[in-house]
Amino acid sequence: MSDTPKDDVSEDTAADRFLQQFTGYRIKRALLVVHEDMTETLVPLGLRVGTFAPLAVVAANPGISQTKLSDVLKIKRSGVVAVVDELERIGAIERKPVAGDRRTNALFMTTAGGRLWQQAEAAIQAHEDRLFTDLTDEENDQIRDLLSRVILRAERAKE
Amino acid sequence: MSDTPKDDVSEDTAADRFLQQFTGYRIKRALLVVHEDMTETLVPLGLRVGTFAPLAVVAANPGISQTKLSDVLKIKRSGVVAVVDELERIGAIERKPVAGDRRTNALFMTTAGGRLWQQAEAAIQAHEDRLFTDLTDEENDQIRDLLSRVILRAERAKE
DNA sequence: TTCAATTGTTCATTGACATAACAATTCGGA
DNA sequence: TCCGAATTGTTATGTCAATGAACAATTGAA
Repeated sequence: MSDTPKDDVSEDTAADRFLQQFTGYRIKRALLVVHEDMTETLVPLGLRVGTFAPLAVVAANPGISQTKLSDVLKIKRSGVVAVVDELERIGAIERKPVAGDRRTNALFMTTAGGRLWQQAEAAIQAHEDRLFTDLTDEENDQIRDLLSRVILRAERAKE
Repeated sequence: MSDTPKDDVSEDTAADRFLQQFTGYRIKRALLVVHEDMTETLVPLGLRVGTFAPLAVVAANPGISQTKLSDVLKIKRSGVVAVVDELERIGAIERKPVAGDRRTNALFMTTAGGRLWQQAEAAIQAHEDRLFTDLTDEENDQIRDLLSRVILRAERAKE
């Protein structure tokens, strides 16, 4: 554990330190700052935090169905509809019919969507480099590893 | 070019791994599982994820004002009102007038609130022990340290 | 063939915030 | 001392991300 810096209002940090005995609270606060910076990063591209991940998944999985996307993103199918609507409306992806199953939509990126994704990926990469710049490469690997293990553990325990 | 949706399990984990190249995404997913388990943990106590932290802060800072609470929790004063209303309604804390400043409320825990907080703290401690059981003590220190440094960095950069 | 399951969809709702306006009160400088 | 600025809590309203329930169309299986 590192030394706690106290260059701000000391009362503030005392109350804060107490709360931060809970790892979950730190995760929340970390997500807060990530979310905020990510929003600023994506606005110029016409994307939101909530559309970045779906775009990434479609980019990496051309032809994926909405139900599958729902599984991967761990959001409900009804939520996928809204997000796919939005990405289709801005011309980044499109729904295509699937031969042999008229219920299913296959999702593909448009060429404009491809360009958008390239920019978005680079922008988010830069955003992460910026946010995690205080961590060494090893520490970046560590935090990712530790988070993954927590997630895996919890998701396994759910079944 | 195939219009066939991917439907075997290995594609699932591949899509997943791709997304998780972003640390921010892992933080989000980690918070998701923490939030879920925390909710289940708090329901029997009549608390929510959103009321636990305020209760903790009032417990550790008797007489704190709502504006100060807003600073500590990094939520707006208007949000504090709702949460203090709720905690007051369930009889956990109370607003008291401050001698010398009739604008300000001083927040105190009731005796019932004290008992509730004891239970809640123990329950959340157990919840965290459970969630992070796959990590060694050292790794638990590490993840907390790394998260804090990310938060500190970002919050400093904002001013 | 018929009934159960799957897919995408709509609609209403929730949670956890934020913004903006406001009244009451306090503070600070001329 | 007085008056305008700042602070505190509050209400009302909106946003963002996600959920649950119901539904029609379609497909699969017994």
